[in-house]
Amino acid sequence: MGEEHQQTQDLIKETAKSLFFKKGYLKATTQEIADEAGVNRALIHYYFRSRDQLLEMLLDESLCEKKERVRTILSSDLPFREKIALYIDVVVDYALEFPFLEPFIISETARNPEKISEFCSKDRGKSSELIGPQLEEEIRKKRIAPISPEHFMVNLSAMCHYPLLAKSVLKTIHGMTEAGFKKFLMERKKVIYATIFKEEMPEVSLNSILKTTKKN
Amino acid sequence: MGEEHQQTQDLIKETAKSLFFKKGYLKATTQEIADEAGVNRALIHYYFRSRDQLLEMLLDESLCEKKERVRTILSSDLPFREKIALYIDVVVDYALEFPFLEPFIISETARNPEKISEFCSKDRGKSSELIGPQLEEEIRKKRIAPISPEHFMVNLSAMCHYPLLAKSVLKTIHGMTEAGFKKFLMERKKVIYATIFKEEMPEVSLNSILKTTKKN
Amino acid sequence: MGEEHQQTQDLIKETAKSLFFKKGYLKATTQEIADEAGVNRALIHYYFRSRDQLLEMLLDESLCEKKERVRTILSSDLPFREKIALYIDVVVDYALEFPFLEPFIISETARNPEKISEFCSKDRGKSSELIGPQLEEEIRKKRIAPISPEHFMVNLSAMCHYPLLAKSVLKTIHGMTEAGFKKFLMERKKVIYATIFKEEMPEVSLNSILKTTKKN
Amino acid sequence: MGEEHQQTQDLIKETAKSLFFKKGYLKATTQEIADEAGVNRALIHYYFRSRDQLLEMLLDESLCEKKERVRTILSSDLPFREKIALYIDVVVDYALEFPFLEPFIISETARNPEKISEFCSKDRGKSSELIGPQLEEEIRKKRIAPISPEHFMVNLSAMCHYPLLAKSVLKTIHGMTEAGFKKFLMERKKVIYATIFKEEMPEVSLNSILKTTKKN
DNA sequence: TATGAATGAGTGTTCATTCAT
DNA sequence: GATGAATGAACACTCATTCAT
Repeated sequence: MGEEHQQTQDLIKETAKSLFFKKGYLKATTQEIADEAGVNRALIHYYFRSRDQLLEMLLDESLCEKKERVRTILSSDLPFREKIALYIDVVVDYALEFPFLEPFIISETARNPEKISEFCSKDRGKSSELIGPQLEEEIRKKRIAPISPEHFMVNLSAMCHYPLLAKSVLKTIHGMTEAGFKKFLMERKKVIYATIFKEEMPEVSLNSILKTTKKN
Repeated sequence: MGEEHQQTQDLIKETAKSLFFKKGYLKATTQEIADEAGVNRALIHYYFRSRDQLLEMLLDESLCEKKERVRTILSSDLPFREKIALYIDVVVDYALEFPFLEPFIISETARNPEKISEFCSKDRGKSSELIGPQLEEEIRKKRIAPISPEHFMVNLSAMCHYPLLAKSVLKTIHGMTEAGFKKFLMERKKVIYATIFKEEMPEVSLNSILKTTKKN
Repeated sequence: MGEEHQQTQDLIKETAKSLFFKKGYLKATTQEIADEAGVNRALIHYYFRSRDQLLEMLLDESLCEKKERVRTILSSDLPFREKIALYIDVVVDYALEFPFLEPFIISETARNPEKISEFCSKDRGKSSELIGPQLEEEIRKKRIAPISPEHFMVNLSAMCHYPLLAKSVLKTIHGMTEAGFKKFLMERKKVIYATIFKEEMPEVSLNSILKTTKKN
Repeated sequence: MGEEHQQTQDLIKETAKSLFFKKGYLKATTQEIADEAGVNRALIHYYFRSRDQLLEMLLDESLCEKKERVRTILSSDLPFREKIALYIDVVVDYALEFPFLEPFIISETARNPEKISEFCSKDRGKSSELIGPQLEEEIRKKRIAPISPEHFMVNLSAMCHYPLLAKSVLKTIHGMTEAGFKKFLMERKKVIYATIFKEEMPEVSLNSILKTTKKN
């Protein structure tokens, strides 16, 4: 019985998520969401009470999922470079799927700094703290140039997110096709790694986290 | 008489520019712009026909100015590393002044890829082409790890722009004060340079472009 | 089976009646009625077809009941002054129970004078006609100042209903507590009688109607 | 220049006032007000920001005006009976003009007792206090039966207001025409006076307040 | 008998825009 | 050159109502 309920509700959620975070149509109207989902506009209010609450729920879910993925990697027992390689892999892939999630939070918090708690409250550990000890170790061993964990993470984050945000501009400037851009993005994973470590990126997969034992 | 005309028009432009690109209030209403400028709402339409055309004009001018600055540097006779140092300096400073210009273009072009020509049409040379030869030379001399000009410029751009966009989030996550964030940003200029070149950033100033002779 | 049917239907009716005429929440939503009654919103339409029809039915029943009570008194064999004393007693008590019934009809019929027939159709005798002969007799005997039956009944009705309608305003203006207002209302029964007859109100009860024989 | 402004604003105000307090259409929509006034719906918000603020302003103005009229009479130097005669005259006339003002406040305050301060705050003197001393004097002189000032004023108020509220019902019950009802109302002024004082109402006019000297 | 899902019409409100002056 | 008045189109949201089960 509640089956249809869940089905339609999920349909609306996925549609809105797609409009908001995939297509970047952050101003999407309830009407547009409804049309895209093929349902009546009032149904959105029936399930989510208001456009704002729908948006908030979507943000909440998406952010939690992303943070969970990142945390799993950074707090694992993997050696530093594998960790970073995995981080790049996961973050770029996530940004590829939802290229407008990050910029949305950014522009939202820029304008309403008081809302930032909503987005960051569920954070249980700063990524800079999670990689701090290992980064120091690397620096001490002279395997990487001295850099603070904060700057390190910002560099990483910037190089992962930015090109996806600027997709259209980059495609136009460099005359890329859609396929060309995809290729460019895939190259980037290695480029980012190389820019940071001055060496080739190792092959890693998420599975390695599970079978890993402390090697570092 | 035409004097007042120009004066009021400029006032509106500067006010809107500030609201849009400095304060990030992209949804600013014609009423709000008018109030902030202390003029009548209808005047905005009198001078710029529509809110959209005002916005477009502002974008055009801001982008042209920024691109001109960058082009001046990249097409100068400076040695490669000084060029890049200057580029970082200018771009970070510009982003500091108008932190919402770049993200605005990004979200706008993402939604209306057809509008991109408007923003890029006046571009006479891609930055990647401008630094291409010198970058190749650096790579050949093994002074930098192999990288395509496109990836090089995207890295540079990303590391310059991203932290400013994410200002609020970064401040919150790392518990920074406004002063602390300012310091962090100033550090970044050197960090970016160091991340790319693995050496300290030289002292350069825009003036050096004018008095420079080929040293490289 | 039909039992539950009747039970639920009555539950909805009583709930709505309370919301509408006791609590004065005339704008009560179908949802609110349903919530208050602890049933599904659609049930209201199942039993009463529409919100309007439910409201109409409630009005009809409430008015009929009230009119029946009044008619019983006025068409009884009681002497005039006892009749009026009983009338005051019953009407004030009824207004105490459903303080919003009367004002609702007033504002409703003001807007839709055509609907008035619905509310009055079942009236078999005007109250002014019922007391007419006895009033004339009183006047003839100079026991009351000359007045038409219509004005007499309007005066009576007004003095009975008005203070209950204006409850909040009166409480505020005269700084009464809830208890003080109750006391004020009880006093009113006697005040009204005294204002009309210039003598103290006799002790009467509804029972007296049944056991009464023509004393007048 | 501001002429048109004031004209249209007044037009809207008068139209709304008429719909609300004359025709008793308390639920009147912004659309309906606009249609009735022959203006655009948005203009109502242009002038009054919101429907609520328009309504509040109307209430404020109407109540102040009415209270001022009443206060002028009750605090004058007129002898008691002339005062009351004038009061009846003015209140009935006002109720004739805006028959739904009083019931509106009543139903509004009944539902939201916290709002009562809005309606009653501007009251500088209770009417019961204003007539208190004179009423006592009358009672002492045995010219009127003992009654508290509160009950006296409530009786007065009730008999003045009620018949207008119940207009439609009364017209129907007694089969009156519009003209007949008007006549009935005019009679009421004298009836109310006679009910209270057991004597004929004197001829008084508002002007008498001005030329009056203390006669009492 | 009873209900969750879904809808259409309507609400107040905002805003960019135009018009008359 | 500049403005107050006025408008139309859109928006989020609510509600009584219907439908399929």
